[in-house]
Amino acid sequence: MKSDASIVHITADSRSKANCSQCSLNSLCLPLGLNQSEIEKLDGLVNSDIKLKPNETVFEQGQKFTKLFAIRSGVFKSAQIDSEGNEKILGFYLPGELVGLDAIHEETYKTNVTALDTASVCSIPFDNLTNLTASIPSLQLQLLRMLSKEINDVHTQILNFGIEQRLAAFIYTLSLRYQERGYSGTHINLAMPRLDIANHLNMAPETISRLFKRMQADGLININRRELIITDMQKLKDLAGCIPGQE
Amino acid sequence: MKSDASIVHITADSRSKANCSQCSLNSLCLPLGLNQSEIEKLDGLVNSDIKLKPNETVFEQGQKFTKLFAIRSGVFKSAQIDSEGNEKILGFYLPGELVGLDAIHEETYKTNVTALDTASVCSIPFDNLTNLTASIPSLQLQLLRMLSKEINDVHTQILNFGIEQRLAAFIYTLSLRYQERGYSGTHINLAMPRLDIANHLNMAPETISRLFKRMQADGLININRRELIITDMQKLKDLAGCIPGQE
DNA sequence: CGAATCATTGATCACAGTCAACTCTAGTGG
DNA sequence: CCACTAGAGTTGACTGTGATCAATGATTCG
Repeated sequence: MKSDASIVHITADSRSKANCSQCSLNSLCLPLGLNQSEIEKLDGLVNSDIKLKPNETVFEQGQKFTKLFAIRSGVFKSAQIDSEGNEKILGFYLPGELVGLDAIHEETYKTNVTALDTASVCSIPFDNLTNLTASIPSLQLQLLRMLSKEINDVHTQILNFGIEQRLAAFIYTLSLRYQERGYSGTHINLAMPRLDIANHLNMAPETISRLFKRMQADGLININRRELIITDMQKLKDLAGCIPGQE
Repeated sequence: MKSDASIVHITADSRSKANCSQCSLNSLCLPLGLNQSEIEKLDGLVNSDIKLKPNETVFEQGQKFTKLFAIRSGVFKSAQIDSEGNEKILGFYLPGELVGLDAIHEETYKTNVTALDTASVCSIPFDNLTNLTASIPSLQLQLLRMLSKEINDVHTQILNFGIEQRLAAFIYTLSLRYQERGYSGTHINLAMPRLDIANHLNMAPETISRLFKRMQADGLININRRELIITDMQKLKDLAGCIPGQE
């Protein structure tokens, strides 16, 4: 809505340690690795602070693609509706992550991206962004990296066979992502209902319940409704099995 | 499908073959949309015609990423080995497709890419490529599109629930990809054994057999070992359910 | 030809989905 | 403040689907 001074994730002088204060370090952040003047250029084309209420969409499947969106606060789900009207949840997005990358290919948003709670995003016009990347090599590289990471992430989802492994991997990667962003990696408030988790992992919500129960009995986690506490990260990781990028 | 060359085929004159001698037409092709002199620059950094025998790898999981590879001939599988040594096949690649995109993020190849039969690829040093994309906007865009498409493709894999749907979708998309490349979309010689298909689709090879049998009984296909003939494309598509990018 | 690999077919069984009932919590309004 | 409701989550009993085990059939290659 407005373009005030400090945008995407960066206030210039707090960059010192990590390059990207807002989404605190990590390789997911677009402005990572840029210098001050480059960041200002990037800021110039970002429209920050679009507020969303629970259940509002950032964009919808089939709309023409013009902008990427960076999540500032809140949690989002990304879902596709098939020919029979069934919703399939492809993933969840946390603050600092970029949505809309899968829309570049055909210039059409491929999913509905919906806020799970009150949230805010900033928009980045794609044309302007690609103009800018042409003159800032490290920005181009970072954008490519983020697309590449998205491929990796989806691959990771595919890797897990058993239901327990799938759920464990889901929780574990969620924990990692929160940690990377400076939140607690052990005390997590699940933003999404069981039904959404079940949908995303291709399981019945009842199964989720039973698995949570078992994992709690095994001392891995402590869960009460949406409040999740990871009590044994190592065991959880082992159970999750194949997580990429580690070791 | 091809009748609307609108989206990707930017300023399409008669360039399909002309532009991309290596991998013949289609929107997956890197040099698409370039002019003659730009193509020459791109050619300058491509090391073409690396031959591979069946079972040889293009690169292996864990190796340092330096190059992308474009498939010239043959079929490849991309697989990840987990901590217990199990192989999981993430996808198959046909001529004209680009492999290694998921390695950009951490500058490490994340999978083993293996030739299923005798095959050939060309290598594209990534650093040189990104240097070039900075001065050729349409090349940059095309690269981003290809990454974005890969995200879409992987999403598509996740979408299908039932086993029959999964297998149908697998065959159907395979058919589409062959078609796009000028091969027959109905007469397909499967390059991979049942075991690989089963692995990739998370099913038992016996189940694949039974499903093929059923689909044949239903008049969708005709299959004998590796020889697959699609006899009712529409029904197959319907069965496959949610395929993106169509309609 | 036999050996080896790949594919098919049949019989059995376990795991996870479905159905149904119940509990808990938050929100509403008298 | 309590009663009531609606929605989410949990629990239990049952069932069906697809994996597993085991044997047979087809194809290629030395």
